[in-house]
Amino acid sequence: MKNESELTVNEKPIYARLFNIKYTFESAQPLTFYGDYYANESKLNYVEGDSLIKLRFKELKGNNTKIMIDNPNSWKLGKVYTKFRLDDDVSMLYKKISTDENMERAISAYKGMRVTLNDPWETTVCFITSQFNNVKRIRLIIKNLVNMFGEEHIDESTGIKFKSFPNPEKLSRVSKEDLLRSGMGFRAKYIMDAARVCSENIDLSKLNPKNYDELKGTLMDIEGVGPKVADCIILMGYGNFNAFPIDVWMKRTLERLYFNSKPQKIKDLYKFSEEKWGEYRGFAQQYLFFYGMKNLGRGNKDGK
DNA sequence: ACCCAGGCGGGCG
DNA sequence: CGCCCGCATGGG
Repeated sequence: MKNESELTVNEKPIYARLFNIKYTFESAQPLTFYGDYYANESKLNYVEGDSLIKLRFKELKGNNTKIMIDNPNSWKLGKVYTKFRLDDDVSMLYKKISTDENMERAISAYKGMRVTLNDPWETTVCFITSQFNNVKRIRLIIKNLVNMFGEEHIDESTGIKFKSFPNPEKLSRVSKEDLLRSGMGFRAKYIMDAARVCSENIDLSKLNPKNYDELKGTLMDIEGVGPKVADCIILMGYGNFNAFPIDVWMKRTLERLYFNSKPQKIKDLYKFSEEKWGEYRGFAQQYLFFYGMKNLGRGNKDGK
């Protein structure tokens, strides 16, 4: 334990306005698929690149949160800002998407929830894994993937051992048989194609995050990446709020809240979201998704 | 036992 | 195009 005079600038806490780690984590975004969140202790450990980031949170008044990095350096400090998009003007975003009382309800219920910004390759693998799957099993498979194929590291300041996410080169060398042992199932061939394409043809880190159409086209060249998975990658791997992923939850939620539970075509829902929330629809999506998941249940009426 | 899960590719009309 | 089907796997 260091005394006060030994504290460096990097060990100063971050005071984040309109930030809530619980909602951010529980809304099932990529960092949650392999990070470890301890809700009762308000702690989160996750791997960023080849580094372990250990965070502690303290909720303050007014939906603000104090974030402390247990094993800090200036690089990690910057990465925490980037991961949780702490520079976003959330008040402005709320104003832009508060177009009706449904959204106002979702915002007030989950105030401080952020759309995290994650590594594009990890996001791609996570959302290929997500198709025709459930969150619990997605997390298990991703965890297996990291444990089986990730590179081992040791965090210098704590001595904790951890593994980083296997890169495309690594996964392209894994046999299908080994990949299946992670529980990947029929998606294994998609992961293999993604790994091959991303290690040989496309450098995901070089794509332009701003160009939605171009991004979507490039991502959909990967086998197993369709419109929905591409939108998830664009939203949570590139931070582009023009993406509005529509999965079974979103479809149900939109139909119930805005169309009197009448089935709608995906195409029409896309258009609806664009007209209603414009260039901030990705941010709106996260609130609707979480709101629907928590409050509307699976049934087709007013489920629980 | 049966149903479903943050969809996608392929095949058909 | 638009529709329909199968798909690995495990938990409720």
